Amino acid sequence: MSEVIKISLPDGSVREMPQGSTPGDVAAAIGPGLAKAALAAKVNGELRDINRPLEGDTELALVTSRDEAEALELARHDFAHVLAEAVQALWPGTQITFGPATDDGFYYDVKAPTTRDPFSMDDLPAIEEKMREIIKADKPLRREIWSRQQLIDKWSAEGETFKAEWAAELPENEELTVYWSGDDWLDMCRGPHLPSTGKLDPQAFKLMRVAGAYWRGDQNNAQLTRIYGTGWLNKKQLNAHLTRLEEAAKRDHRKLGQEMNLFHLQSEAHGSVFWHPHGYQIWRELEAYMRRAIDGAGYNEVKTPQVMDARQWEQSGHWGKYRENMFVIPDEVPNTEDEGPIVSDAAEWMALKPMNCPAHVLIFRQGIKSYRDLPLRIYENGCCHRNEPHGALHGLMRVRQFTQDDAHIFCTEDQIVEEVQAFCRLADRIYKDFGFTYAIKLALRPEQRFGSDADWDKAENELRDAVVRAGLATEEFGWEELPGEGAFYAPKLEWHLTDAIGRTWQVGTIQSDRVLPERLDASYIGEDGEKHRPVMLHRAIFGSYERFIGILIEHFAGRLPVWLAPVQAVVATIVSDADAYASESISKLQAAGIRVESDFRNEKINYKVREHSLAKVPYLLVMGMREAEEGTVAVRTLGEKEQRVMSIDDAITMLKEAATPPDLR
RNA sequence: GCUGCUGUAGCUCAGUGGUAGAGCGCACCCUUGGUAAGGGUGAGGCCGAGAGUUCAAUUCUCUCUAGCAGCACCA
Repeated sequence: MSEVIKISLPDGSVREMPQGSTPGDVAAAIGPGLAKAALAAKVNGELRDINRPLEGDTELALVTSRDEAEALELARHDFAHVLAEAVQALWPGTQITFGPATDDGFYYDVKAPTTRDPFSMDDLPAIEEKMREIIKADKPLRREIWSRQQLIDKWSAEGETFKAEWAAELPENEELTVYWSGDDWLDMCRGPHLPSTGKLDPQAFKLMRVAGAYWRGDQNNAQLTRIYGTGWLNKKQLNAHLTRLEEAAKRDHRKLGQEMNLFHLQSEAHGSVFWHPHGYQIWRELEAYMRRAIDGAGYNEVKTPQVMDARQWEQSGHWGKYRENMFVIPDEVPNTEDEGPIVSDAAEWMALKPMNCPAHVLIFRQGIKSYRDLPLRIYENGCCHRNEPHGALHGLMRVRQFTQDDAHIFCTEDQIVEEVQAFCRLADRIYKDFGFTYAIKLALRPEQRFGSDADWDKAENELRDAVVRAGLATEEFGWEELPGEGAFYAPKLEWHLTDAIGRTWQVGTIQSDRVLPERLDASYIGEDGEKHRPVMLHRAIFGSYERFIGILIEHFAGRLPVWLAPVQAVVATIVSDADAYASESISKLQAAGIRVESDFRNEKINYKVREHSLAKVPYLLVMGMREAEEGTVAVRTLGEKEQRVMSIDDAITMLKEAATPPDLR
C-alpha cells in the first residue's frame, strides 16, 4: 500500500495526503477557514464524519453550513442525541430508544423511569436548558466500532431493554457503530455526526411538544413518550420557522370556517359537516366549475344509490377488505316495542357506500357495451361514508361523510395511456386555475391486495409510461415512486398540491384497475365479436369537496378569489338617508349576478369597514349622500386602503369581470 | 383505535369544595357619522354526560363522550 492517498476534490483538483488522513485533515490542508467551517464530508458520495479516516483514494466534498440540506440533517440528528443525553442526565433511569431527524426538526422516543410520571410539556424548559449546557460544553462526538455482543452487554447492564432488544436483532458480524458524546454518554447510531456538540447553535432549536408513540410503531408494544423539537442551523431560521407555524395557525380552516361562518362540526354528527349558507356557496361554485370541466372532457354525470346490499359489497371485495371502514345497516324494520333488541339476529346487512366504483360498474353493465362505446367516462359527485378511526378526524380534511368528484373511465387496454394523459392535462388545467403547483407521485402495490403480480406489473408500468410520455415524470414535477402506498385494487398516480405556505396536500389521483371489472363481470364486445374485459380508471381531481374547500381556505388564508367568495360585495351605508339609493343599487348588482349583501346598520362606517374587512369580503361598496346624489359608489377593495369612486354601472362591470370563474375568462 | 391534554354564555377565555365572571357578539335606547371598534342599558350558562367521595361537587375520583396534538390509518 502506498504512503499517500489521492483525494479528488469537487473543483477537479487532486490532493495527496498521508495514509490515514481524515476529511478534517484535508480541510486543514486547504485552509484554516475551511477547517473551522467543515461539518462533515461526502466521501464517494456518502455522508461521513469529518474525523473518520479515509480509506484509500477517494472523491471528497467537504460539507459546511452552506450545504444546507446536509447540514440541517446532521444538526437535527445531533439535536436528537443531545435531547436524549439531556433527558438521561436529568432523570437517570430513563430508557432511550430512537431519535431521528424529521422534516423540520427531530424527536426522540424515551420511556420515563418508573419513579416518575411520563414526561409532559412542563418538563420541556428544563430539558432545553440541559441541552444548551451540553451544546455549550462542546463535547466531541467520537465514532467507535463495537461488536453486537458488546452492545447487548452494555444495554442489558444499564437496563436499556429496548436498545438491548434492538441490538440483539442486528446482524452478528456487521461492524456496528456507537457515538460517544464526550467520555460519559453514548448511543448506538449509524451516524454520521458533527464533530462536536458545539457545532450546534444553542439558540436554534426549540422543544415543541410531547406525544405518545409506540415502541416500533406497534400499538401492542410499550408506550413511549416522543419528545418533538424543531431544529435549525441558526436562530434566524428557527424564528422564521416559528413564524411559519403561526401563519399556518392563522390559516387553520377550522378557525376561519368558524370566523367566516362557513360551516360547523358538532359531536352529534362528528366527522360530518354542517355547511352554512356561505360555506355551501363555495361548494356550489366548485360544483358548477367541475361540471363545466367534465362536460368539456367527455364525461357523463350519474347519481347512484347511497345504500347497497351487503352481497353487492361482498362481490366487489369491499366487504372483505374494507369492511372495518364501512357503516353497515340492518335490512329490517326496527322493533318499536320497548322490550327486546331493536334489530333481530336474523337481520340481513346493507351498507352505506364508502366508494362509488361498484355502482358505476353496475351502470356500465346495464345493456351490452360495444368497443365503440369506449372509452366510457362515468362521473358522479359521489357522497361516500367511511367509518374512520375517531383519532383520524380533522376538520374538513378528514371526515366520515364526504363527496368525491369521482369518475371511472371504462376503456380498452390500448386506450389507457391516452386516457391517463388526457387526465394529466385536465388536472393540470384545473390546479392552475386555483393557483396551485403540484407534484406527481406513483403509489405502488401494497402488501394487502387483489390481483396477480403480472397485472400489477402491467398496471404500474402503464401509469408510469403515461406520465413519462407526457413529460411529467421529472424532478421539476416532483416525480417520485412510493412503494407500498397503492390502493388494494390498483396502483395510483397521485397529485400533491403545494399551497401558499409550502405545505403539500394529496388530492387528485388516477388508478388503473383490472380487478373490479373482473369481480363484477364487466365486459364489452370487441371488434372481433368476442367479449372482452374493460380496464377501469378510477380518477378524482378535487379528491373530495370537503377537503378541497379546506385546502382552499388555508391556501388563500380565507381571502378566496372573488369568483369563489361567498359574499362578493357588501353595500354599506354611511347615513340612513342613503338606504333607498343603496337598496336600488343592490337590486342592480343582484340582477347582474353579483353575490351582494347589505349593511344598513346604525353603526359608523369605520365599524363597518373593520367588520367586513375581517370577514374577508372582497369588495366594500360604500354609499352616503354624496354617492346617492351623484349615482356613484365608493369601492374599497379588500387589502387596499384607497377607495375608488365610480358610477354604479362601472362598478357592476368591474365586479362582473372580477367574479368571472377562471375557466370562463 | 392508542397515548397525553382539554371541555365553563353564540365566540374567545378567567375562576371557585358553599350552584359563576370578562371581552366580543346579541337585544333595546341615545347617537346619522365619510373608510379598521361612538356611548348607555339589558338578556344569555343543568360549568360535556353518568356514577362515586362529601353535610355540600362546576371544582376531587372513576367511567363514558367529544375536541385538540401526536401515533397508526387515509380523499
